[in-house]
Amino acid sequence: MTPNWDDLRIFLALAREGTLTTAARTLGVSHPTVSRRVAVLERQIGARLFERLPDRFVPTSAGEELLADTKAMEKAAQSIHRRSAGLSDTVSGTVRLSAGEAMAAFIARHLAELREKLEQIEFEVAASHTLANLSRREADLLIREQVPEVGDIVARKLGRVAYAIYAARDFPVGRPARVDPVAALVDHPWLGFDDDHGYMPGQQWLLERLAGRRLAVRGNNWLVLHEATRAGAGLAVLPCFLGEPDPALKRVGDIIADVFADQWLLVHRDLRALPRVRAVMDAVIDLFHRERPLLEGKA
Amino acid sequence: MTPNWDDLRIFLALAREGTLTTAARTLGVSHPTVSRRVAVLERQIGARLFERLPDRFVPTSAGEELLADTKAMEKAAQSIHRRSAGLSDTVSGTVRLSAGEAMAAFIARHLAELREKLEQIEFEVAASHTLANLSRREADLLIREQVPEVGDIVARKLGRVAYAIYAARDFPVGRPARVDPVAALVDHPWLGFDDDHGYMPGQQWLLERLAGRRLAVRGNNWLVLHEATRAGAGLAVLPCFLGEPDPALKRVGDIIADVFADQWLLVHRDLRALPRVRAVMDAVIDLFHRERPLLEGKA
DNA sequence: GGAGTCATGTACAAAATTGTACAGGGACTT
DNA sequence: AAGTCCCTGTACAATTTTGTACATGACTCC
Repeated sequence: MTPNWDDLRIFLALAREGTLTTAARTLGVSHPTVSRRVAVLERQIGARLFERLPDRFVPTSAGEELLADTKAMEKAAQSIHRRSAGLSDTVSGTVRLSAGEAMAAFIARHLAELREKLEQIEFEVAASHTLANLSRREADLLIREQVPEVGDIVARKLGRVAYAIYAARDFPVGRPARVDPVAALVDHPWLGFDDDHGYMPGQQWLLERLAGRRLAVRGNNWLVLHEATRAGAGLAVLPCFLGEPDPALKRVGDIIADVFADQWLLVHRDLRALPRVRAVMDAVIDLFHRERPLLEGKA
Repeated sequence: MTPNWDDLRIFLALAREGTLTTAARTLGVSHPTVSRRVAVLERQIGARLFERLPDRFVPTSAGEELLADTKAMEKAAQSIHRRSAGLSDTVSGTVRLSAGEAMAAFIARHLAELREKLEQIEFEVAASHTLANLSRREADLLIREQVPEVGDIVARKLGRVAYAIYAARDFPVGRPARVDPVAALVDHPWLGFDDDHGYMPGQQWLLERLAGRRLAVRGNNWLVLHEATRAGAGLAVLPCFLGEPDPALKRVGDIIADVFADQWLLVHRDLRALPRVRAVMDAVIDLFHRERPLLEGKA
């Protein structure tokens, strides 16, 4: 059975350092791990690679014999490392990303780290809801909550956004019931979307529970609602990635199980192969993966 | 952070095979594993190495660029593989191993596999109890139950041997009590050691519980007791590695918690560095490790 | 001779990786 | 157009690996 190549890397480090403890430090693992990995390699190779003295490891003649080839592997690995540093230089150009305004804000918040990772790419982030800008090449990537039935658009699911009720931190609000969190709070002022945006997540859910009561404030996008909530204008259903990290807000009750929005990354089939577009796709996918607890309201 | 060298081995296999499924088969792992390992590598390298088509993986130009170096690593790894096959050729000569007669039988039972693994070594296995043959170079390795306080002898613990009561398979015997397994069986004939070997494991334990009753058969070594038990002469306390694998015997009750014997591998300090001695030591240590369930009566 | 330091070895808990099972998509055949 | 096969992706259970904590031994210093 082929030895694990990485055990050879451990072997080389131990040969160089002479002790489990220093080799472990160099490798960034624990000393028992180095010991086990070398033992496994010796078993697989069927030869003793080190003389175990009480205070150090010394390569045996067998170990010495394998060192030359292991160093050759290291040389090749170092070449791969150098080449991969240069690979990012081929990923350059401008990438236009369009998302709803709340999601665009979320992306914008992470632009610094995206730019640090993809230094040769120039980002354009636009807040928009339409598909028009994809087919007319106004945007390279879209983040949307629905997947259009358009043949030449490829969709990749990014994750799910959870929603909850939020209020300003000093807004006086009692403890909502778990079963119907709005019922105990209907007398408070509520913020929501206007009639043209009744399709927005949480809007119908909220209206059903308000049972005919009018919204205190109506807006046409999340950021308006967000700012109004921060200003103490009332309660609002907001996406968790907006509400949770905002120290000026507090969450009122649990995540709303019935309100969520799947996020999809849309790209034109022809653009997908472009290195810079793919790099941004990967970075966004990674971002959603890492921020999943926040997006789902479980941070 | 340095990529795991073994991920590069996975990368190479996928580049060659073209699909996760066939690469997985070649590597002897599952297809999700190949997928994950390549994804980790791509994240670490910061570049896409494969174009993911619906039915296959195709290396990107970046992937192609790294293939040459990865193949160089493979070449070096193959050289290590060839050299390690030849390493066993340097381990040759005669190794004399001395153990108690039961343990010598145990070792002898595994000589075939030891010889297969260490083809250039000639084994001499002797049944003996004394230390004299170590200092007078009559034996290279000893397996003993005590560690002598002799400065130039190095001891390595091999493991623990458990003991239980055994009878011939058709020997009529009831169900022994758990607390005192001998109590319900004292009327049966019992086999044990003679007075000169009162120190043998289990002997004093047995005599205490027989409360003055005489042993039906007394012998001076385990093999005698073993054979007598097989012949239906009576019940005996035997080491599990003798009793368990013998289809002619049955165990009567559980392992005896109070009766056990630690086995130590003894070697003269000067001999320990000899490749052939060390190779046999390692093989014996490995044997005890693999046979531990049997030795402890838990097979 | 005792204390302190540094090393390895080992047991067990924690973390990470892998395998299994299944879903979904695409290509091919009928 | 429907069915089949093969592939990848994903969730979760199972397995393996790693890290932590501690014991023990060797060496050095006082």
